[in-house]
Amino acid sequence: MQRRQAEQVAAARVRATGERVTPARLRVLAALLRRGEAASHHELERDLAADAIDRVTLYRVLDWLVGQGLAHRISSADRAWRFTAADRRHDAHAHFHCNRCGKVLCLDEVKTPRLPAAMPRGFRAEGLEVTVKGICAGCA
Amino acid sequence: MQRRQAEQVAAARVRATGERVTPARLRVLAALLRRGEAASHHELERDLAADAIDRVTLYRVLDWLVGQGLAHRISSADRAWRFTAADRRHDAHAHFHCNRCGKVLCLDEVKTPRLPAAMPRGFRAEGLEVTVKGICAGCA
DNA sequence: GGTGCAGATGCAACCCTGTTGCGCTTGCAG
DNA sequence: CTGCAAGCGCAACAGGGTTGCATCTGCACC
Ligand SMILES: [Mn+2]
Ligand SMILES: [Mn+2]
Ligand SMILES: [Zn+2]
Ligand SMILES: [Zn+2]
Repeated sequence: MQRRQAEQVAAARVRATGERVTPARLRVLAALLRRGEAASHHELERDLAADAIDRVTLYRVLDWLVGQGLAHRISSADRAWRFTAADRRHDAHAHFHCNRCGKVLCLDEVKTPRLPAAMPRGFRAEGLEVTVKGICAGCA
Repeated sequence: MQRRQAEQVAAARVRATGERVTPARLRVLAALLRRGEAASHHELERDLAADAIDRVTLYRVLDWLVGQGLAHRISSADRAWRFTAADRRHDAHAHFHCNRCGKVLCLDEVKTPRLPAAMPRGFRAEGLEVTVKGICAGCA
């Protein structure tokens, strides 16, 4: 998404929550919208380098965005979370995780199966994640 | 698995690798065999509390067991790895992760689908993980 | 356009999971 | 038995994320 459009969309979505509209929230959501792929905390810090936002504030803003349903948190094997703007439902498709560089992306064309009908006694299924692991184009 | 049997099986498997047979390797593998479910580093430390093993050694032994194919490493959303004795292939079935307590267990009856045939240009799929998230019996 | 205050921010210090470096110990081949 | 490569324990470190607390600010209310 273009810079200008990202800023406008971010402003509209943050306003729509009815919660406080702050520069950090606007800037972080716009940064997520500008990137297509899932971004780690570290990558976002770099994107926001000009007039940087505090490390902790960035964590808190990301939590808030996830809590508001404006962002998704994807956990990957390298123990670092990735975030995407909530343009899509991420429970309906699989995600790819590069074994080499840790990059994460949505495999929109790979659908996830439905929740398993039979669970062990007392267990309740709430969600399903399908992760394809391998080597990305950049690392091949 | 019973304590006595776990020790015997562990001894046989460690010997069979042709590598050095050390007390730490025997004790850790036996601990994994005694537990049915996936165990975190922390849980294993507690299991081995009597005459404890060094924290770093435990990490190194777990790495070694995984490298030898005697244990599987399962990564979960709480950023702590879990380990199981390699009695089963863990790429063929789904895993359950409790959203509340972090417990992980094998859903042997839930089979994973085959690797997706079509991947984005330049991407190579090597493995597939299916994770069901929800609330476990203990947390319900 | 003020004003008050809940809630957001920045900073420092912290926690958890896992690693690295290095000197000492030990399994085991010969 | 002996030598030594491999394994072990300890201390220090690293990355990713959290907590406590003082200060600042969006915005509801006037
Ligand atoms: Mn997705
Ligand atoms: Mn399994
Ligand atoms: Zn890659
Ligand atoms: Zn639970």
